[in-house]
Formats: sequence, C-alpha cells, structure tokens
Amino acid sequence: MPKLVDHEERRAHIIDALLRSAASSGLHSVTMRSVAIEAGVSVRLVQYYFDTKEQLLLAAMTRLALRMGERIQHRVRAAGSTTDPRGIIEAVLVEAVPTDEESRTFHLVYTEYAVLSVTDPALAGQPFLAAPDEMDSFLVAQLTAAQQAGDADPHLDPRQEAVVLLAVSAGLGLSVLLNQRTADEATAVLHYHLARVFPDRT
Amino acid sequence: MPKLVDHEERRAHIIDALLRSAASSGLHSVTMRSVAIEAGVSVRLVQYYFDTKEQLLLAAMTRLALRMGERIQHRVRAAGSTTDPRGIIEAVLVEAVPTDEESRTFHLVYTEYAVLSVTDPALAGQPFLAAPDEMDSFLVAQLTAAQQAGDADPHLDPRQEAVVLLAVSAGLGLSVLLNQRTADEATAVLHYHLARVFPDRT
DNA sequence: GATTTGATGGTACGGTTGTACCACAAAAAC
DNA sequence: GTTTTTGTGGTACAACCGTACCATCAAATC
Repeated sequence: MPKLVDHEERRAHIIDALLRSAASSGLHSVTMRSVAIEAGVSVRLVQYYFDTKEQLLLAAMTRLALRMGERIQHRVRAAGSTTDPRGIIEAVLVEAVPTDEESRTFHLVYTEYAVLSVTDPALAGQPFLAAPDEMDSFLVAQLTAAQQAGDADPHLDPRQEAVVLLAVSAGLGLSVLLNQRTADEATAVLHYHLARVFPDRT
Repeated sequence: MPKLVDHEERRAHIIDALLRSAASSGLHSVTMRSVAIEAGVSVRLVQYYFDTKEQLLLAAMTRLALRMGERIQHRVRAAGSTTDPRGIIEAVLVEAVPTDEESRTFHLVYTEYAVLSVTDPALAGQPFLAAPDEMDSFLVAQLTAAQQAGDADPHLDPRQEAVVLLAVSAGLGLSVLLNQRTADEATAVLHYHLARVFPDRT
C-alpha cells in the first residue's frame, strides 16, 4: 500500500470542504466537483471515501449534528464552573444565536439540512429529531431545579416554559440567519426574556 | 390573435403548480419540466409566461409574500370584530403555526425560500425582509395599546416583548414544520405564553 | 523480487436541466 | 383577404451532474 492514510481524517477534511462550500453558496449548489475543488482533491477521491453523493451528504449531516452537541456541551462547561441552572440554560440558548462567522456558517448549514430533511426522504429520520427532544427534557429539569432553588419564577410551568425558551432561541437564531436582526439585538432580547423567567438577579 | 388569454390568470395557474410541486418534493427539485407537468401545460408555455426560471422563482416568491399578507389580514379580521389588541396579536401569531395541510404547504415553501434567499444573490433583497419589520412595529403598537388598556402586563418592554413574541411564534412554527412538534402542542404553548403576557383574562 | 493491495488520477457516459430555435394555428387588424 | 400578432407545441443543444471504468504508483507481504 502507499501512504497508508488515516481514513477518518481524510473524510473529515472532505466534509469540512463541503460545509464551507454549502455555507457560501448554499447546500443545494454543492456538487461532487465543487466539494473536490474546495477540498483540493480529485473527484475520484471524494468518490473513494464516500461512494455516493447521498452518503457524503449523510456523513456531513451526522458530523454537523455531532459538532452541535460538542458546541452546546462546550458552552455549558465554559458558562458555569458551578452547576447553576440559569447559567446553563442561558449558555444553551445563546448558542442558537450565530455570533461569529464560524457560528453563522454552522447554523446556516444546519438549518438548510433541517429544511431539506422535510422533503428529502433520504434525510428524514436522522438524528436531527433526537436532539431537540433531549434538549426539551434537559431544559425542563434545569427549570425545575431553578424553581426549587428559588431562582426561577415559581408560577411557571416548566414543561411549557421549556418549549417557549427553545422556540425563542430558535426563532431569534433564525432571524439572525435571515439577516433580519443583528446577533447583538437577538442576544439582548434573549437576555431580556431570561430576566423575566429568572426575576431579581444581581 | 387566438384565444386571447388572461395573462395574470395563466401566470397564477403556473405559479400555483410550482408551489404545489415545491411543497411535495422540495423547492430544490422544481424544474421547468416538473412545473409544466404539474400545471398540465408544455414547457414552452412556462417559458412563454416567465421567460427564465429565475423570473419564475421570483414571481412565485412575490405571490407567496402577497398571500402571506392576505392570510394575516384575514386572520386579524376573522379574530376580533372589535379592535381588541390581544385578539389581534393572538391571531397574527397563531398564523405562523401550520395547522391544516394547506397552511403547512404554504409555510414550508415560504421557509424554503427564506433559507434559500440567504445564499442565493438573485433572491436576496426581496420583500421577505420588509414583512417582519412591519410586523415588528405593528406588534409594538398593539402591545402598547394593550398596556394602556390595562390588558397587558405593564412591566413589559413593548419593543423587546414584540421581538420575543415574534420569535416564539416563528420558532414554534418551524418546529412544527420540522415534525418535532404537533400543531396542537405548538398552539397550546403559544397560548400559554400569551397568558403570561396578558394576565388574568376570562 | 514478485505480487498483492490501498490510494489516487483521469476520463467517458448516460441522464437531466435551462433555454434557444423553428413551426403553426387562429384571431385580430387592415 | 391578406398580413400581423398572440398563444402554443415540439425539439435540439450546450452545460452540468453523478457515477462507473480504467490506469498507475507505491508500499507492504510473501
């Protein structure tokens, strides 16, 4: 054998090229050739590591979902050294607002995938659906904890409020993606709303 | 000349075919041919009424935005025979949640267009951006009116709360589109949240 | 050292897409 | 009654797409 290459590394390299390409010209315009050029390899190589385009798209989506998980966990860890519910919730929700360019790229492609998965049968039933469900129960748990700690408004229904929070963060994130609002506006509004859920805080 | 056809009617017929086709197989998969077949006409005719595909897509988007306006106005009129701020706000926000199949079709294609417009230069700068801005100030006005009528929580900042409401409704609508939540769940949560903004109501 | 095998390049093929081109019927204009 | 003009059909073409196929080179195996 020749160079004896690390397959996973090569695959990651190609997938990143796809994500970059998708972010700049749209997921609909990525082709085997454009990905190959962006990655600086031959079309044949893309085929070699991902047989078919569908598998390439699927692999990219999986990697994206994985990164999403990492991002959130990173935020949570960076936010509170302690296990402060409000800090954790805040961190998780702010993550949905694209601030820097890399974050914008990430969320844009993620959203494109999500919308595509509605009509594309090959993409439906992928881990996209699992993440929000976990998020849901996670937020419910954190809200309940915050209420018991006397930190969050006790009148709230944690179950419904969790859905509201998720919707607010998704809605704001989307509006930033669509260039309807700046990231600063969105985070400001998010904090405003969080202040209503978690009253009187220093 | 022959039949002396109503151009606008023909154009509307073709655009509706496009929207139907986009709803079922995705906006990315609509072609001149698929639209022609769906509309029951020849490809040449589609060319005749919309010279190029780009113009066809643009025309469809314009029509969609128009319909969106009609939908909201219809909801507003149907909701309160009176000019009750809460009823109006509720009507506007519930509109973003796709309930019946036709509404789902509508919002799906609308969202596909919105996401597409981020990367497609030909679609950017279209009336998509105008609508949410108007909506914004409209909601601010309604909220302020509701506060003065003693109907809405006076502690709220109308400016920020309007953005929150819009984000909640958009976020919930999106989650329904992505099959993460049922329309019933979404509307229930929306009403829950509205109850927090408009306290103690019969 | 011969041979197998993993990694890569180049290219050609069938299908699809947007669009341009040619033809023609029929109603209006003169 | 001839001549425009409008609406419509069919088709052909160049570009592009995903993918299959063939060739090659180098390292590992024996």
